[in-house]
Amino acid sequence: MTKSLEPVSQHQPNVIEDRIIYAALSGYIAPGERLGEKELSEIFNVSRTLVREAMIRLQARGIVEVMSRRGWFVIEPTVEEARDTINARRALEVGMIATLDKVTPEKIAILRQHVQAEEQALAEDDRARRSYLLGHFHVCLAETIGNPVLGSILQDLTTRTVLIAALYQSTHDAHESCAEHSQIIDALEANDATEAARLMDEHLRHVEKALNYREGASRMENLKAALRTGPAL
Amino acid sequence: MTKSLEPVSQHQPNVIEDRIIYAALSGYIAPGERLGEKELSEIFNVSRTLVREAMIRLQARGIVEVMSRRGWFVIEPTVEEARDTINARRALEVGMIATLDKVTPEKIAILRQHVQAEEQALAEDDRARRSYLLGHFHVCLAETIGNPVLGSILQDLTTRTVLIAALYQSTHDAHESCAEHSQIIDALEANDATEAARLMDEHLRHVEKALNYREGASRMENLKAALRTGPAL
DNA sequence: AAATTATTTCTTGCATACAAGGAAAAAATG
DNA sequence: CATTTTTTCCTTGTATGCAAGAAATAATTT
Repeated sequence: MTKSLEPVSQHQPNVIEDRIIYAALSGYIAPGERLGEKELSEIFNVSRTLVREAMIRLQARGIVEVMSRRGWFVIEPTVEEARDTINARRALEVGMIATLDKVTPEKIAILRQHVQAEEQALAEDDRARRSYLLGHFHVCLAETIGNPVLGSILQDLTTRTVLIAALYQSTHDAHESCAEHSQIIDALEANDATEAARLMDEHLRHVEKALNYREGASRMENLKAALRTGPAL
Repeated sequence: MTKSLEPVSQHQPNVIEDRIIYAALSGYIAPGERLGEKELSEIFNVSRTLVREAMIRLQARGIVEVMSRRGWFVIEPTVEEARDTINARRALEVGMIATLDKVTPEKIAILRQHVQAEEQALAEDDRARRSYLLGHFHVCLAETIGNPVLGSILQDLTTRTVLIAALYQSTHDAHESCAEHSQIIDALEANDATEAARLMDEHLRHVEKALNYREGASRMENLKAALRTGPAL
């Protein structure tokens, strides 16, 4: 971005956060990336104050962290934090489906439409959109068959999961993910909550299993590994 | 409080929020209560900036909300928001127990100890401590048999539930709550996750059922009801 | 030349100043 | 006296200034 955007004011209080979360879900922003207050204040054409407030909100949501007088950084979860996050998602999403009442055809339609969009992004090989949609499916599900509270919690957890997947170089196949989403909807449509819950449990286990917990623990770890040995002269 | 506290600095970054949450859980702070920036800055002996940052974090956590140029207020959830919050808790806590692996005796001991503290507060009729502990049980459970991510989500949800209970004048008996907590631990100890999940589901349904959704929708509603008719002269 | 020290630069931490707007009080008006 | 209008006060919204400290650079020393 070369030109600064319109100033962000109280009428759109969360633009900065929303943009950052969107960018993270789309893979435009990587874990460990530095988000300078001045930098962002120029991009969004506001003072550091508003940027800082946005960063504080993102920090409370577990998306960024601050290092004293060094700057704000997109989270780089440890292996343990990554596990905890995905386990929390499993508990929440499985519980959500299990404690559910009937899913109306209208809701099924919304979900199907979402998966259709996923398929389109896959067909067009639009990686950013694909990443965004695959993550956002879970938010969409929570908002559709659940409620706004569940939706907002899942927004944060999925964003973190996408960052975790980027950090630990997930090998999870996008087609597979999309197919699993579709199967979950099938089970919901058949009003088989038990099966839907089981599929969701499995799906999230796949997501975790696809993570390569060995490499890419952090930029530091990466570097260390890269410098472990010299050139073979 | 007449005397201002020690200044809060970067070494204890969350003191203000922690105190407010503690006060809410203990019933010292009611829904709708105004939390002025200046007021708090005098109490904690810091500038408005730090108070404001704390309020922004609390806002992100769904504990307070801001009305433009009027002030910060402890949330007064609507009936719908109240339902959504409790349903989210049900999904999360039931799912957490259901997707669980074995609970060690050490963890059982921690939970038993917590219930014991609840019983003591009940015996001593210490209402603030009672309220705090009954709410905190769920956080403790999430941290013990779950993980920190689950714990922090549940911290916020239970705080909101306690505020909801205050707003809608919950008639839920504290003894009953405590007994139900104990039963849940029994089931966990017996490694009967299904039963534990069922008990938790039931427990949270009781919590919701005890709410009086008619009255006390908000201070405004309360007032309106109170002024509906004049004195019988 | 290598290692150490000093300096400069850049970033956040925090306080403060002032603007914008809502609420209450005071004044004016019918 | 009741009602409207004006004014004042008070609260948050936002920008800015300066301090504290980390990192990078330059200078010095050995």
